[in-house]
Parts: sequence; C-alpha cells; structure tokens
Amino acid sequence: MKRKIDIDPPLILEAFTPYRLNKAAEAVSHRFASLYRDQYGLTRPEWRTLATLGQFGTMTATAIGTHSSMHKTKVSRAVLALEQRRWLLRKRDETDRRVENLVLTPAGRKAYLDLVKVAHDFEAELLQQLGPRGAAALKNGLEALEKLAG
Amino acid sequence: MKRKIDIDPPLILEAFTPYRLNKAAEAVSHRFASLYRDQYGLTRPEWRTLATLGQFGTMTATAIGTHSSMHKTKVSRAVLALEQRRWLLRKRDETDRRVENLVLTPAGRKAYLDLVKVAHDFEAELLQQLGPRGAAALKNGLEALEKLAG
DNA sequence: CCAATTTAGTTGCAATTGTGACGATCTATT
DNA sequence: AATAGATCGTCACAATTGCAACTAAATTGG
Repeated sequence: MKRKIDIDPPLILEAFTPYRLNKAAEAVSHRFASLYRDQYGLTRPEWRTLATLGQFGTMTATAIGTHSSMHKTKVSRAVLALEQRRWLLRKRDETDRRVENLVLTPAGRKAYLDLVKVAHDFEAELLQQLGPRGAAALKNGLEALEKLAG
Repeated sequence: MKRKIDIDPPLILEAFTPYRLNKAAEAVSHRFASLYRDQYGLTRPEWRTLATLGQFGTMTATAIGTHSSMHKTKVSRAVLALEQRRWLLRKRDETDRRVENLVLTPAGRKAYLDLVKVAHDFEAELLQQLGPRGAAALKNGLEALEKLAG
C-alpha cells in the first residue's frame, strides 16, 4: 500500500533559476573577459569604464559608477589605470571643482572602437549560437527581469 | 544632400547581451544572498556547498566544486566554515585516504531544509513577478545558453 | 554670513578570492 | 616493486574587492 511521502522535495540546484542565471552569466562574462584581457590586458572594471566613457563621451566618475553598476572605489581605480595608460584625461570642472570630467584620449578612443568591434562580434556569435528562438527568448527574459529591479 | 556616416556605431552597453545578463544575474543573486546571509550568516560559497551536499547526500569536496562551479579552495574554506558550525562531518574514505566524504549533520540538514523553503519561495515570487510569459522566456533563454558551454 | 549637511573622489584597512606550491596518497608503467 | 605522474585537499601568499574614514568643495538653513 502506497503512502504519502512527507519529506520536503530537495532543491535541484541545476533547476533553480537564480543559480542557472548566475552560472550562465558567469560563463558568458568570462568568455568575453578573456578577449579584452588577452588582447588589451584590461580588467573588467576598466573595460566597463572604457565602454561607458566611449558611449557617453565626457562623464564624471560618479556617473560612470551609477550607469554601469560599479562601486565608486572600483571606478576610481579603473580611472587611475586608464589614465596611466594615457587612454583618458581628467579635467577639473570649472563650475564645480570637486568634479572631474573624464574624456578618452585619441588612443583611448581607438582602443574603445577596437573593442566595440570585438564586442559586437562576440555578441553576434553568441546570438547566432543561440539560434533565433533561443536569442529571442533570452532577450525577452532579460527584458522581463530588467523591469523588476530597474 | 545626405551622405553616409562612416563612424562605427558605438556600443550601447544597456543593449549588450553579456552586460545585461550579468547585471540581471547579479541583481537576482544579491537579493537571494541577502536572505541566507541575514537569516543564517552564510556566504555564497557556504550556501552553495550546503545546497549541493543537501541535494546529493555524501559527497567529496572536489565533486562539490565540479558540480557547483566553485574553485577547490573556495570549497575547502566553505567546508571548514560549515564544519565549525557543526553542519557537516568529514569522514576519511577507507579505500582512498586522500578523499573526505562529507555529510550533513542533523543540524546541517535542518538548516538546509529551511533554506530550501526560502529558495523555493524566492524563486516562486521571482517567477510570479516575471509573469508567465517572462518566466517562460527566461527559462527558454537559459536553456539555450546552457546548451552552449555545458 | 556661518555652521551643518551633502557630494565627489581618494585612501587605508580588512575581508574575500585566486594562484602556486606542497604533503599525502593513489595509479600506471616498466 | 619502484619510479613517474596524477589527484585530493590545504596553506601561504598576492591580487581584488568592499567598507569606512578622510579631504575638498558645494549646498542648505538659520
């Protein structure tokens, strides 16, 4: 005679959405990071800073942090590293002297444009590997997630 | 008269799939981590170790690392922490004395079951917030991603 | 106008993580 | 059985990160 089993169902980690999401994101990030690390010796905070500055032009460190979800000390160190490579310049804001307006140098912009190509190629290959259905699903899923936390 | 503009299109970070994926995963992970951190003082490696052991029963540190994508030193430290809480026991394998077979204690299993409930609740709320379409899309997208890197 | 509060960015310190080397043990080859 | 190579887990050390305190400058409110 069968009876009800009253153990809690254990958690299947491979089916747990936060875990799956995290693992997938880490795998993708890691593959992309190896490109800019191997080709340019950039760290992830440095890449994000470069990408944000390249996208928006002149910008402050705080704005970069807000926009790319990085702590201000991370941004501070990334800015220092990029400055030492001569990829960006700091300009004191004349009307608010606490602020530094950051701008890419020509060398910084050139590296940025190179990396934009690397990024676009990487994404294109990723989406192609996912196939049209997988790519569309992923984008829709991400969109739904983004609507939650902002 | 219009003419072709020949600048590269800049990268829009908010539309770049690896970035979106990473940001979404971090937001979700962080929200979930705050639950087990606040309620049990667990770190992420500790939670993952507990969850893997709870799911599979007796297991070695190396197997935990392989299964949950953690470096072996991370696992080693998480195991030490869980051992000190008396949530797991190490048993030397008799046939291979390099190996430690790890098992949850009753206290460890109780904590695990509590956290399984927290995890299930968290996931249910997440999926509910995403709505049926968003949740399905996310799952399909993750499935497509998992088929790539394994 | 001045004190209190807020903001931008940096720095020192502590915690977390990754790397490489290590001792111990097992396996494979001769 | 003896040597060489692989594997398990740990440790010491270096690099990365986060937090809190700090300087300098702007803003707010009496």
